[in-house]
This record gives sequence, structure tokens and C-alpha cells, in this order.
Amino acid sequence: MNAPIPLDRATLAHTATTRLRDMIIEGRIAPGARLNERVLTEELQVSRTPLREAFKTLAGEGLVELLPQRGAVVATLDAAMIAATYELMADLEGLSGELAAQRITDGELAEIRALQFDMLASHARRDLPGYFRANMQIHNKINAAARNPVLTETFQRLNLRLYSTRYRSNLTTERWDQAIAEHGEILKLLEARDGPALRALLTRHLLNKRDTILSSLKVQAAAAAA
Amino acid sequence: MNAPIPLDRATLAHTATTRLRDMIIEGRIAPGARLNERVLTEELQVSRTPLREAFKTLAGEGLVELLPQRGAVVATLDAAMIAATYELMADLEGLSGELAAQRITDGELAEIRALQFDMLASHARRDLPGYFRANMQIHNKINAAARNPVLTETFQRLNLRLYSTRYRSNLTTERWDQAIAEHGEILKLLEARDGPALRALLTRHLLNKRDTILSSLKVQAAAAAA
DNA sequence: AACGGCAATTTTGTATACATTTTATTCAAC
DNA sequence: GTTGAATAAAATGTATACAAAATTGCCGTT
Repeated sequence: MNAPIPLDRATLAHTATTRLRDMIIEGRIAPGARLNERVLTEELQVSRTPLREAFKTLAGEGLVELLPQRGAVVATLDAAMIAATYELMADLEGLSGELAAQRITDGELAEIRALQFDMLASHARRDLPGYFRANMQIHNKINAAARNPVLTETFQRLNLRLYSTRYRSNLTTERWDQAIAEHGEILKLLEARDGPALRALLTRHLLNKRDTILSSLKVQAAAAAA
Repeated sequence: MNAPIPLDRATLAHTATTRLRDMIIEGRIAPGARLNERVLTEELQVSRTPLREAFKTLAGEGLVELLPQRGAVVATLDAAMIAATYELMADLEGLSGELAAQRITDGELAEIRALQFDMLASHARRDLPGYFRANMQIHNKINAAARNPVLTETFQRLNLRLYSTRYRSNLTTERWDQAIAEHGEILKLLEARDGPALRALLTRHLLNKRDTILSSLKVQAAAAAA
């Protein structure tokens, strides 16, 4: 008795959600911009019903803000919100590391080791997108090794909100080198299965990332004001 | 130029969401039960459009599961999911405590001290609902003192999912006394502004709660099987 | 020019009709 | 009695019509 294949005949509400989400996190619709239903129905080629359902879903993800009777707007992210989100993510990343150190398998560790070399290669080539990709995969693997689906879901949700800030950060050479060094340490502590030390390091690692982004942001704001 | 009063003329979608959410977290609709649109439109006296929007919102909160083309069901919570959620909440509670120790004002501390006495009074009277209420208020105050709205939102979201498990736990006299003792310690560490110690204690406090609930659950499952 | 009221327009909120898919039922064949 | 195809019923997905609210633009007054 085979289980019926789920087959996800995607609903229009789902495709509208996905496409609109991409538009928002990639910054193709500016933060704070109004989401006019008529305009978006034309752009996405769906009727208002699935579009409005997409609004509700994205509001739940924190990407859209719903103003009763006054429409939907793309959620804005001020510096305080970014700081608060990273403060939380830093802790979650630390928890991930602590749990992963206890629960990771040798196979998973081997995969991370391989990704680490990919990352070093991208760094050596000054290939920033490649570096970001390998970096994200490593963090995702650690997260998966923590074996806590609620943690993973929560982390992903927060990460989505920050996606737009990702590529805006001015990664300096020193900061990049430092991040690479931190990753070497991360792998070592993971191999040693030293949970508490890995937690401390990963938390600091993410707080460093926060500071990098916040200071880039400040520079950009100053430049925009001038 | 006064900011326009928001005035929240509640939409039907919003009231439907609230009422359906209450029905779910209070267990008036069983976990796993199908949410038939026709039945619920009659029960809630709204048409399908706002009801379906409510489904999307509650799905985002993790209270409802959406099966494309096959309707919505109340999300189920197995023991593994409960354990994972508490594992995460324990960490978030610890983070709350650590941040609160750094950021709490004397006024907030005084409020918590007062709530602590309310809790002791409820304990002395063996007033369980009163105890739960005071207990929750204390945790909320600590959370607010952490000054991280993203943390607060995340915590509330997870808490909502566990709401139904709350009143199902068989709080024994010993566990109740232990919780009271832990709360005395919590207040002391908060007054001492000892972040790291408070984090450790709060994390353990919540892991204890997790164990209490998981063992009650096991007892109930065994009883149901017999 | 600034302000305020009023009508026209646009936009959001909701109900409902229709289309498509899933689920239940019937009934014949084995 | 079980199986399975065919059909009927019910449920979900989507578009759209209508209602209610908000926004815009106009015009006269100051």
C-alpha cells in the first residue's frame, strides 16, 4: 500500500506567496512600500483571493505588515530591529552549536569539513557569493545536526527577515579573514564535541556579524544623508 | 499633526482568527481534527473568504496545518515536538534572564517582587489557577525587561503552541514546592543582576517544566492505552 | 497660498458563484 | 465478501460582484 504521492499541485496562493516573498527579500519591493492589490494581481497574474491569502502568510513571517482597512506594506527593518534580531539569532546559533556538538554524526562532520574547504577555496579566489553559499551551508548543517526542528524553523524564519541585509554588508578584508579564522575554530570545537565552547564561539561569531552589518548600515545612512 | 488613532475596526478575518485560535489552544477542537470550511463558516458566522484567511494566519503560527487541496487540520503535538519546543524555550528563557539582569529597571524589579508575593499567596492557598497566572506574569515581566521585541514575539509564538499542554500537566506537591523555591532564587539573582547565573537557573527551570509535562504525558498515554 | 468640506475615485473587506479536485457511494464482477 | 470502476456528492481553489471604507481631487472660502 503505497502512500499517495503528495504531488503538491501548487495552489495559486502558494505560488503567489513564494513569488511575493522573493520580491520582498530581494528588495525588489522597497521596505515600507504599499502592496496594492490591483497592481499585484496584474503583476502576479492571480486574482485577489489568493493574493490576499499570500499577504496573511507573509505577515505571519514578519515580511509584510497588515494595516486593517488600509492595506499591506512591506515590513521595515530599522537598526534597532536588526540588532534585536541578531541578538536572538546569536543565541540560537549558540544553542545549535551546543546541541550539534552532542548529536552530530561522523558523516555530518565529514560533510562540514568538505564545505569548509569549499569556503577556503572561495576565500582564496575572493569569490564572495561562493563564500556566502558555503558559509550558509555550514551553518545549516550545524543547525540540522542539532536535531531540533523547532529550532531550525525558528532560525529560518528569522533569517528570512534579515536576508535583505545580507548582501548590503560591506565585508572588509580583515573581517572576512577573521570570519575564516573563526570557522576554523568552529570546526575544531565541533570535532572535539565541546558543546559549551562551541556555543560561546558561535554566539560571538554571530554578534560579530551583527556588528559588521550595523556599522555598514551606519556608514550607508551617513552617506545617504550627505 | 496628531498621529491618526489606529482604531482597529476589527475585520471579520481578524475576529475569525482570534476565535478559531482560542478554540484550538483550549482544545475545543482536537489536535489532528479536520477544519471543514462549511461547518466553521456556520459556527463562526463568517463567509469562507475571511475564514480561509484565518487558516493562513494560524498556519503561520503553527496551530494549523494546511494540506493543499485537502483542507486544514489542527496541528498535532507529539512528545518529540513538545520536547524540542521546550528545549528551545528553555534557551530563550535563559537569554531573557541574562538580558533582563543587564537591563531591568528598579521599578520593574519592584513589580516582579510584588508578583512573587502574589504567587506565594496562591501557593499557600493551593490556588493553582492563581499560581499559573502570577507565574506567567513574572515570566512575561522578565521577558519584557530583556528589551528585545523579537525575542518576546518568538517566545510568545512558541508559548501559544504549548498552551494546550499547560493545564494537562499533573503538578505534584513536590514539583510545585520546587518551582516556588526556584522562583525565590530567580528573584535573588535578578536583584543581584547576575546574568550568567540567572540564565543557567532559568534554563534549568524550564527544562524541569518540560520534564514535568513529558512525564505527565507519558502517564496519561499509558492510562489511555489500558 | 492654506484650509476645510464634499463629491468622485480608488481600495479594501466580504460574500458568493463557478471550477476543479477529492471523497463517498453504488454496483457489478470475481 | 472483497475488489474496483463509475458515478454522485462534497470540499477546496479561484474569480468576481458588491459593500464599505479610505483616499484623492475639486472648489469655494478665508
